[in-house]
Amino acid sequence: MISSTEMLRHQNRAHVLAGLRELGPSAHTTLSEWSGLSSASVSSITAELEAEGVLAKLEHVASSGRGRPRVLLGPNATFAYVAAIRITTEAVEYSLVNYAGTLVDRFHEARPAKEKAPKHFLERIKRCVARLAERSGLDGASIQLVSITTKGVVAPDSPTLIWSPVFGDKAIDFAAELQEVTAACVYLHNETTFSAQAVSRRVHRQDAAFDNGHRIAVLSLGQSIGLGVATLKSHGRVSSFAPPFGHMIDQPQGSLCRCGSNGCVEATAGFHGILRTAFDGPSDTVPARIIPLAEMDKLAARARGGEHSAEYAFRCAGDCLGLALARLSSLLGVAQISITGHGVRYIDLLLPGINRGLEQTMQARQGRLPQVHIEHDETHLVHEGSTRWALATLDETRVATRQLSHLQVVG
Amino acid sequence: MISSTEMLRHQNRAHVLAGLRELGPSAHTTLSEWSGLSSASVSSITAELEAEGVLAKLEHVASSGRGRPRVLLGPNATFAYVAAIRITTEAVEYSLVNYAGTLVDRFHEARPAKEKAPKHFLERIKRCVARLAERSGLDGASIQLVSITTKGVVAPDSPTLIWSPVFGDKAIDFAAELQEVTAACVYLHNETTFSAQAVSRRVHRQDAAFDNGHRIAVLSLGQSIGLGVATLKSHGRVSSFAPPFGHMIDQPQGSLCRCGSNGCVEATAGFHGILRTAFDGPSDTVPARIIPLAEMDKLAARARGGEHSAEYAFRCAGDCLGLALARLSSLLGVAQISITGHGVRYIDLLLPGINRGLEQTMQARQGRLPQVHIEHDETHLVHEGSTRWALATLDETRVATRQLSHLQVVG
DNA sequence: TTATTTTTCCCGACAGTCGAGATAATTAAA
DNA sequence: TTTAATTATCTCGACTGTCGGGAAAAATAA
Repeated sequence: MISSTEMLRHQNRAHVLAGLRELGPSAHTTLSEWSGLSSASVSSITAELEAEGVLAKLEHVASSGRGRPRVLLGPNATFAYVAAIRITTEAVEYSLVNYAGTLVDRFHEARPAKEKAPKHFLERIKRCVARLAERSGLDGASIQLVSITTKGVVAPDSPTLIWSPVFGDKAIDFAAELQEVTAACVYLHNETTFSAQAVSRRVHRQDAAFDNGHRIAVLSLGQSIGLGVATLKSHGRVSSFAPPFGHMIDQPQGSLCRCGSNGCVEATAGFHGILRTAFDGPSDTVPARIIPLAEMDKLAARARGGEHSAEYAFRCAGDCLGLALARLSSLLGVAQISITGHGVRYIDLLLPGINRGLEQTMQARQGRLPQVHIEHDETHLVHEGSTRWALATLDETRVATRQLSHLQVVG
Repeated sequence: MISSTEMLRHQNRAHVLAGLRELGPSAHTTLSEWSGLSSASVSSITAELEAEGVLAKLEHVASSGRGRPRVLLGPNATFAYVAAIRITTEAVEYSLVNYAGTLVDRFHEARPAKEKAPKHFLERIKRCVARLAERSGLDGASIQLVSITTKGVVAPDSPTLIWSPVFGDKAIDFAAELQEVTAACVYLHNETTFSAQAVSRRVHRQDAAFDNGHRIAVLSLGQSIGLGVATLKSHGRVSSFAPPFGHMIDQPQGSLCRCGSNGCVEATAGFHGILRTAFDGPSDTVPARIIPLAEMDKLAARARGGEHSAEYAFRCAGDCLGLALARLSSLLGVAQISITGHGVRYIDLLLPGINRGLEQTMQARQGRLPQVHIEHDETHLVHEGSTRWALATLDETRVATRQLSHLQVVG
């Protein structure tokens, strides 16, 4: 990576855009203070971005005190759009967000119960992406970036799904497929990546003690077990990844998991795992793909009523999670663990085990026990994280570098 | 982080210095090609560095072919020095390396068998650091950086030892202590951090397939269990860290470990763990601090001879390591695992278990089984890694940024 | 209407990179 | 021995970007 003055400008453009995302619409002076750039530099950069149509002056704000009132600058909402697609086991959700970060359109489509081949699934997604643009009257080039979230294992640095609960080991290259219907850049991430980012950002804002280097893990409990780890960087930026935590080995010769291996965390602590333990099901059979929530609720009620087999199943799940989180925490040094997903409704049954596990770590002995929090709205976390990341990435990779096709450069 | 032209120059200076470290002494043109900088920029930068005394023209090399022969440029050996200190359970080793990377002096000092308080230990280290400078006739300011390696857990971004096999939870701040005898920057890392870097760099050179994003883990087997993970970045750079792998929980209510927790990996797979399993020692007693190698050798011989209890102990250790490595690999996606340390002499007894563990991962099912290699010379890896890192850090943080006290700038 | 305060813009100084051409050092051939 | 060819390095002018300081603009209080 060599450094030229051109790249210098790109970095400072990106920095100004990042400031605008972090602070919301702000004045010249605020941006200068936040970024550390001189007033003159901010002026030149914002003027340039305004000429390109990236930024727009907002209507004047009621002046607070004497002196010339500030002129707020913000992202030009119609400059570009990003699509956020969330694939869950039951449905696919499509959201369109404008450059200012406001939700413009949203709809979802249920997935057929028994769909084993990716072909029709992809066809439907392609149709829906086209529909997303049409419904808002946008032409093909307006959507600049598509951020897809899913469960399962995603290849690093390539929008390819390597393993998923529904399609198993059948790899799917979303970029190749979606290139047929859009010119946008396509990205694919495990959804917990973004839950972790969203939680991380919020914690950073509320608690100044959480800064550079702190790690937060978000655990998603449900049909499957997901986990994202976010690391805070300087200036409120955050990087994250989603290891296949649910398929880390818990017990060497344990029960068969949906992934084809034995003894995964998910095989004990996923919904199907809990059910199997409760009903003492055969350990060499692949469990049902989806367990209805109602059935889990019934089981939980019985556990709370003191029924042994049900209570035992949840206890096993909790212990398994606690141990797995302890191992994760040993390896990565996590300062906080947030738990989310449909499974949080059974958290009273799981938490004792989770705490037992965490307390066994060396970290705990040294007084650095990770805090455990509950997050009820996973959907919101994922959407927030995904769109914020999408806009930030658009800013950094295309807008700051002037690589965006439809920049209207003036003079 | 704002970008100014000043910082631009610093980055490019650092880049040129990195090229020189990567390529060895090289000519103007080679550097320009490697770095991507224009010939003019390289010229201006190298001229500057030469005037500052950082670089020096090497004696002419036998010309290969027609044309003007190349003038090789290399680090000026006497420009600065770094000290590499390796703390092991038995001794402390001191090395002095000049700016060109050549070993200038080396000696070591055994540690007294029973030393529980850090005070005298630190006093001895301070004396030896002073001695290291004296013996080579250097004044205090010549040693610019001290890189200390140890076993145990080190605080991130601060030269503080948080836990060590010898001093337990007594925290030691090396920077504060060493400031009394030297003005140099003091850094502290777990030694496996550098083993991992050294292996990673070598693999990168030999196999072009290993590039950006690939991860290598180095497992050190001995009295304790250490592990370092290195990630390859662009341009041959490498980042690494050393999680407390040996104290990750293996079995929830397992045997007591030296660290005070129960069921750590080390409590089963460290030398003391193997010995305890073989002799069926009590699980609630802290094992001996150091097991003589001769005793382990005897045990291994008996295991190879087919004796059940000995064979069982090594098998347990192997399985434990395999499982722990499988978990690590799930969470971090490791492409290669190198095993080193005194324990490699028992690798024939451990390897089957290690492989059994790794084969159970989802990665293995997908054909991405981490390769297992053996590295016999751990001392060399650590020294190589430590000094290379020290010089690179000196280049980046002090030389490139012109922060070095004794730069002799010429108009 | 005037003074005050705050924001924004403009200009010159300085620093860094790049491309192209000039210069230097050596070998091969005449 | 001389000359041409080849290759490496250095120098110069053009361009771009940042920074500081000061001037201009816009709103409010007196």
